Amino acid sequence: MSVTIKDVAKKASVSPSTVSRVLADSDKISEKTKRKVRKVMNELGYHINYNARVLVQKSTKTIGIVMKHSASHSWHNPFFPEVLRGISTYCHQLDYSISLTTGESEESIYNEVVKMVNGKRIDGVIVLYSKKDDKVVPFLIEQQIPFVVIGKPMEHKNEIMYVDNDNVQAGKEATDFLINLGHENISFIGDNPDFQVIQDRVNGYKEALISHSLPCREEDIKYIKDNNDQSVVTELFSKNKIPTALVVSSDIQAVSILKILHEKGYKVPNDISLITFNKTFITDLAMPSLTTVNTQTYQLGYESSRCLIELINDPKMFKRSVIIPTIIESSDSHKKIN
Amino acid sequence: MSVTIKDVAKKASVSPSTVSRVLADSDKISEKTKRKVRKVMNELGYHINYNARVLVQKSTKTIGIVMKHSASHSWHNPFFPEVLRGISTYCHQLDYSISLTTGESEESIYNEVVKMVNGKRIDGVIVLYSKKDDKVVPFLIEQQIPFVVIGKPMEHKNEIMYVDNDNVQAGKEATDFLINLGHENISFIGDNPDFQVIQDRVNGYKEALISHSLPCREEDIKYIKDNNDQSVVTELFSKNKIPTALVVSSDIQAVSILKILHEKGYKVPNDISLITFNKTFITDLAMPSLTTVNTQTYQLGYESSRCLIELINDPKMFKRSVIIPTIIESSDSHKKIN
DNA sequence: CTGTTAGCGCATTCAT
DNA sequence: ATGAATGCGCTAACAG
Repeated sequence: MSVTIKDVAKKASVSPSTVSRVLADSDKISEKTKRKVRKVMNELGYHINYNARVLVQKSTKTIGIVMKHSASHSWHNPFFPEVLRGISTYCHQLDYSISLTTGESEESIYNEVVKMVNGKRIDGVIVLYSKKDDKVVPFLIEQQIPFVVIGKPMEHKNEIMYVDNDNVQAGKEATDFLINLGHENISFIGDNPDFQVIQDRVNGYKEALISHSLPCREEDIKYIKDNNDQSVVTELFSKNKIPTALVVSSDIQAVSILKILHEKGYKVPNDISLITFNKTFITDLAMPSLTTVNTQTYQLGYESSRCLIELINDPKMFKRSVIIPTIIESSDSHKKIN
Repeated sequence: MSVTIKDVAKKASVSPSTVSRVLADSDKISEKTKRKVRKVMNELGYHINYNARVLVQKSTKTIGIVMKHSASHSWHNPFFPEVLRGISTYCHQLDYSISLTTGESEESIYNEVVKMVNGKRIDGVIVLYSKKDDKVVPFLIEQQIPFVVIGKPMEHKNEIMYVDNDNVQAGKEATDFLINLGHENISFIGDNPDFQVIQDRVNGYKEALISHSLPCREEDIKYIKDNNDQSVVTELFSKNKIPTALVVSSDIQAVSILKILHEKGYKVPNDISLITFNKTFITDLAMPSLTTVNTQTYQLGYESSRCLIELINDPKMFKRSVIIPTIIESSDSHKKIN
């Protein structure tokens, strides 16, 4: 079969434990024997068997990533590859592997997470969403396995380490941005309000309106669960007082709204100004290019893996949370009025 | 520490091997003891330690997925989540886990693959691209580890199992589609020609032109490596004979071209017809919606994992390859002329 | 049907 | 600075 430390030991005329120590680069081994052993390793084509190491060290050097279920329409959001890029960059610096959990439904994802954790396949978990009625996070708490949530947890905030933007602030700034351009009739369109991020942005939107003494009406806030659903836009624009600006909770959604507005004969930014969240490749490809709140997705991923690995190495550490700043990036979808 | 089969065995008054057999649901164990043992497992909260099992069975029930390096601009292509969805659906049916390899550069990806394979962390690999001068595939061949490539391999075609569309045929059909609409001056725009998929589609494009006795000129074929680069479009449209139709190698690219055309004052489909490849959420969000060759990405992923797991279970199996059919989906970006 | 024994490949005492 | 012995948690070969 494979070459093991025993084979190396025999050929190098040392004991297996010496070879093991060379692997760990122990300072109790003389440079001379290290060289000798390493030479034999190369000759024999030796490679460590991580599974055996895991069994004795009880650390897998692997983290699990829990995504939304793939039936969710935001599965296609470019957020995902970008956050993954951030996570993997950091993980590979520290020699951690990534195990991906996906599934068609919340239930199947939950089962996979349980299997990962109970089967001891991972040292920790990054949860890529924060959603109400979610069973994964409570399970992770109960199992006392290190984990980090990207997004603000709906519950147990104080026992959970999370990495997030300040989405209330981001929602407020986005709305302020429009208000400062002279807009007074601003609507909000978001996707699934079950996610904390959407609620936060709505709250920021409301704060901005209120702090500028503008009316804040529930009927100006709409949620779209299906991108092909035009009814929301139709509703907003059939009132006698149509909005002059929209805050839209994601760039993909903005593109579909752009299309609906176009079909209805509204011009962006001339008739309607638009500001959106997340900066992805779509932001620039949209016509017109979208003014957006950059949430720095890559950083979100990078920091979350940093936090997680720290937590793995010191499970009793203080559960601090990290807020990644957002940046408004001005482009062509907004306009001053009056 | 954790509950082991020994603990269960002791409490159930059986031997550890009996517990192990219950885990495997061996038919050599009486239903009665199975029930007894399972009851104790529940009471103790026992969960199998996969690492220990891996060590003796030499099967990790994990497959590795090799992506393009994240610096590649196609990293953001929605192809990725979709193919992953297909892969994971099948994998989870058979209880396989997914280990993801990413990296900023080809070199770092290669190193990760080497670590995965040599460290015996995976049973097989799916390579999500096919590129020239790639080191990963030759390494996998040398290591004799089961693997499947999505896309047509550039070399060693006969020793490699791959899942792909017939991209030559797809390129031909796309071009035929435009020719049948009356177009005679058709250009091709593709991204990185280092990938086999682009070359195939170009060849299909050429075949279609030739079979209709239309001129086939190299200067009508352009490659864009940077989406913000307008020069290619400028070149194509500054000739005295501007094209009436374009074959574009991906939907993202089509959207950026749509934007450039719009800025230059060309209307799609009135002035220029467009056909593109891959059907993603972007296809419908584009203005106008894109006529596209659906390459059925989900199926590509699903079949590749099916092939891989078959190969893992029977490494000497015949290395057949699978071709996933493509489907032209007509939308609003094309028009009859004359 | 079930128990006993012997590893899988490595890290880690405890010696020397 | 190095070796010998032991065990991580599980499966499998051999008994019975």
